[in-house]
Amino acid sequence: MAFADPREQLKIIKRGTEAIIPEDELLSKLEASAKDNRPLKVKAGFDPTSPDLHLGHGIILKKLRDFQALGHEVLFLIGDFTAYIGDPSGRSETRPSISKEEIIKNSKTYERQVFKVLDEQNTQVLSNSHWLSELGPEEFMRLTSLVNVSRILDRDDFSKRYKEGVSISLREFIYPLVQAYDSVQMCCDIELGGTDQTFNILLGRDFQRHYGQSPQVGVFLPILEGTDGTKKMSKSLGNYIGLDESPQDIYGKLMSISDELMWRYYLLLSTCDEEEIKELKARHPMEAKKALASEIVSWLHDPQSALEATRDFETKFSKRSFPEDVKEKVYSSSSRKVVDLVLEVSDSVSTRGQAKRLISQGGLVINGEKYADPNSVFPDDTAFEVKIGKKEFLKVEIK
RNA sequence: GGGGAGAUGGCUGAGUGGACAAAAGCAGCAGACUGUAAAUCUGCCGGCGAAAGCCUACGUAGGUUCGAAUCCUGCUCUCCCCA
Repeated sequence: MAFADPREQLKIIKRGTEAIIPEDELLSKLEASAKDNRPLKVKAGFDPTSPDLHLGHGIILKKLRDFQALGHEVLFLIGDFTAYIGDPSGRSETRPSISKEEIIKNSKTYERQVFKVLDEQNTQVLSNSHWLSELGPEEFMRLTSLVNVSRILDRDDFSKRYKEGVSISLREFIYPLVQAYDSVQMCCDIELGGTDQTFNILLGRDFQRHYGQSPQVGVFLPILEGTDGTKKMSKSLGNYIGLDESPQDIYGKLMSISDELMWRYYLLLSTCDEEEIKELKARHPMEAKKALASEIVSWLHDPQSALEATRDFETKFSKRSFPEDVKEKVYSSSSRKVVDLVLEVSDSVSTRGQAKRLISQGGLVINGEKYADPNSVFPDDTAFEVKIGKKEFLKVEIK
């Protein structure tokens, strides 16, 4: 296929990025690619350290998708080996170690979830254990001689830990080398990552140079704040929105972010340009937020789901009535106490104490009526509508 | 290799023999208010129990004691200083 004008391409690539290092090299790579009619190899690696991908990864995937649309070759790297080492980037302490089984399991879900965003036909999925587990001590030693300790210690995350006396394991020190070596193995032209990947990605350039390759260009994307609005989005902090979540959940979670954060999300996750965002700012924040939620649900699911999620949200929260389309549960225990019902049927309540607390604080509504005593008995009926807390709506059938 | 300090609930961090299921703050949950926003206010916030209470928990394994988060010993891990 023919490539678009390199400058046009650059413009598309640049949108939403935090930095491109070095930008002029990117342009010359694009020019060379157009001239030789050869797609560029674009790498982005994710370590399978968590069971699900979220919107934070989504930003990077989205950019990869841009490259795909421009006709370049996307190499999606699953860091199944590097996950084991644990990336120290941006960390204030050592990552908890993760088992091989977990890594394998997570890798599988990653492979599935990336295609919510990427075009499956034009994506190569690779795993770095492939070459890294083959890497012998000799070669490895050669890598270590390419890097100076003081340079690694210059990094903000390490220097902070070092000064504060927080432990740094040698293993973490090694991490950047391994990631950089991946780029050599993959002969990358471009590597994408969050700004916290700066050191790792730039080290890849040094390594490639050493191995006689032309160094990759780093394309850096902003780090997305989680739904709490302050910390980096991550599963372990519980402030994430998963790519694989249901339309209702994605929509609901987006509606609950602060107005301030919404604009940040607009900038990083929507397709709106600054002009459009400016117009949206003039509207009621809730309307703008709904538009954002719809856009993202359409992106990760489809427009129809977005419509349904909107309707669902409006019924539940704007009209405060019971939605039609809710999860159905069967309750078959012999107890007629409402505590037992909640405990069994709810996904968010896991202990009896929690159930009792929630009920006595007024968080349980059955068929429109509040049940504030955990030991009260629910109506003698075969099915009813149950609302648990603010967000959980269920239809429960009694057997 | 030598010397010193330390490990407390999801996190930060008080507690140095009984009043400790463990202060305080953060996070979380529920309610009120709303735009399920933010902010604010109120309550809850180890498990089981209607309750009395019982069980589990202050790195880990033992020990001393009527009684241990608190004292002693081994072990694991972390930090600091010296080499």
